[in-house]
Amino acid sequence: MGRQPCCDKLGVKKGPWTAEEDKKLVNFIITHGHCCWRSVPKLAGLRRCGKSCRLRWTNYLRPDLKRGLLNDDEEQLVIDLHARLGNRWSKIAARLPGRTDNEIKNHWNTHIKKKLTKMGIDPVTHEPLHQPDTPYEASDGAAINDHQPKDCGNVSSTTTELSPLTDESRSSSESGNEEDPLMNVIWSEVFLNDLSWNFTGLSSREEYGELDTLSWSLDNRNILDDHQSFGFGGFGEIDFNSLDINTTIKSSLP
DNA sequence: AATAGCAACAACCGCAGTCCC
DNA sequence: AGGGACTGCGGTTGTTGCTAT
Repeated sequence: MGRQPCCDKLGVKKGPWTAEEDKKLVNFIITHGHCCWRSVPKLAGLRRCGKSCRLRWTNYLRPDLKRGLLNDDEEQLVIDLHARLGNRWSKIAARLPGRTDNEIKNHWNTHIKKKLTKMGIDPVTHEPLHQPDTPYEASDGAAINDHQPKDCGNVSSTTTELSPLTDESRSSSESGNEEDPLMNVIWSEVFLNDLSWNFTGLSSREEYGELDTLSWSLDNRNILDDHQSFGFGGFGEIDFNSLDINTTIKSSLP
């Protein structure tokens, strides 16, 4: 007897999540938690497989997630950790509060890999690619010494401990991270139990279209402020590592 | 203005590890 | 001890937006 598929392939929706699905999932998890991902979609009224729900929650909907690009501190830490741990993205992510393995993996593949290659460093081994005739130019224009130390410390000589970002570095690193306006909307909708939520019937990107246009900028502060004015202040001050999710969320309610 | 190419990232897939009966 | 169920992880793909031509 073969193993049961993780979900019934028939009738299971795939592809981008809609705002309504997000809301259902968030609603369900804050109410019931996620005892068993396999049963979450059924109980939450979603036509998704449990795996997809788990991924959506951990990579996008979790309230303790930071949004936006990794800043320099975080990027540096990722490089350091990658030099020691290799492609163990979940282990690396565990050292960066508010970041997911998927996010870090994506950032590595799209940004850091190129950056290191450009600097003449093999992104896999963290060793110099070859001995150049002339020093490499770093992306910021600084010349890189062509005799890089063997260890990844070549890239970072500052961060040597396998520890999460300190509060100091974290707070300084958060300067470039705005809260996701969309997430604020979803969460505020969930908390306020606003029945006017109605995105049904639109394709996902279109669904989020208007919200997507709220690109990362200081202007978005107006929107965030609006939500805060409704009594929803976000999760910035909550330590999700030490608190039960249900307790935390409920206690953060106005 | 149109479109081809590229970059970014969300999501899927398959496998491995762990748990539990 | 063995096998099924479930979760988590890492690699890969698909879609969308942006930029250059």
